[in-house]
Amino acid sequence: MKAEPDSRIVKGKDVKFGVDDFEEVKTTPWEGVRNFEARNLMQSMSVGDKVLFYHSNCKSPGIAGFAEIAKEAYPDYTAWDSSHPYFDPKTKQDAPKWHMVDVAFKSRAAHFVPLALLRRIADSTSPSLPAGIEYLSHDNVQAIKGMALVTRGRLSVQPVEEGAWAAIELLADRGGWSEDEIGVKKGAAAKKATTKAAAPKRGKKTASKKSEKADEERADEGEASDPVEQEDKEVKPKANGSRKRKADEGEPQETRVTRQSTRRKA
DNA sequence: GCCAACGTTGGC
DNA sequence: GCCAACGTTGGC
Repeated sequence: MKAEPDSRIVKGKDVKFGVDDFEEVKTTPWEGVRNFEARNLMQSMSVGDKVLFYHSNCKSPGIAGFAEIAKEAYPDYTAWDSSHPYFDPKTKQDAPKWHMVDVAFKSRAAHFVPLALLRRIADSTSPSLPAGIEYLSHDNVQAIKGMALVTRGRLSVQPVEEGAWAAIELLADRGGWSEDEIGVKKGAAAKKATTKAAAPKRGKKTASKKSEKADEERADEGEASDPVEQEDKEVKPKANGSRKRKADEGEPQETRVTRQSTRRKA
């Protein structure tokens, strides 16, 4: 699940929410996801499901911590708050379109796992893994190669396979790589504490913010956008052909509208 | 700030 | 249903 650790003002409010903020608030509603695929994923989550906390849209994107689902999906009330950064004018009071889950902070990654490292691993052919992480098994490497984070990046909420989880956990616990070799910029990751707490933001990314729309709905609502985030769009049935994936929405629940076809998500 | 990837919109 | 224009995400 992605969040933005850097300040970004949306509708007059800062949507920043990094691992420091998360550690401070302990548990937070993952509001602001306005992407059907991401939303569907959240609707399929159960209490206790494990979560990788990712820093997005920042100098050093990567996995900063671990968390778990504390409450199953319920309507995202921020969609009805016109003053909220994630307000969605199209969502009707009697028909919640967006949902969120509560996520509880578990721990910080002992070693921040940079996206750059994961990409390096994914691109490497066996013999050329970056120095210092020889402890990764072939399976670990294969699992990383298949991560949605690497193969498609934009979704703010993505599924993580068991193997990938194990590989990330290993990297976070043991570290060993050289940031210089990986080409990481620095900056982010390390900070710690500080911050604010309170109102997180998230979204993001992907979902969060943005995106969204897709499908789903369509029909209904219409949606659109609002200023705030983006979002909007509506969906409509469209389908376009091109692309493939689309969001899919899926369906799950709600969904209203029709969904359409396509799919996506990771 | 640039820009590539990619999804959406909407005309035809 | 195809496809070009356009908007967004988000790494770099």
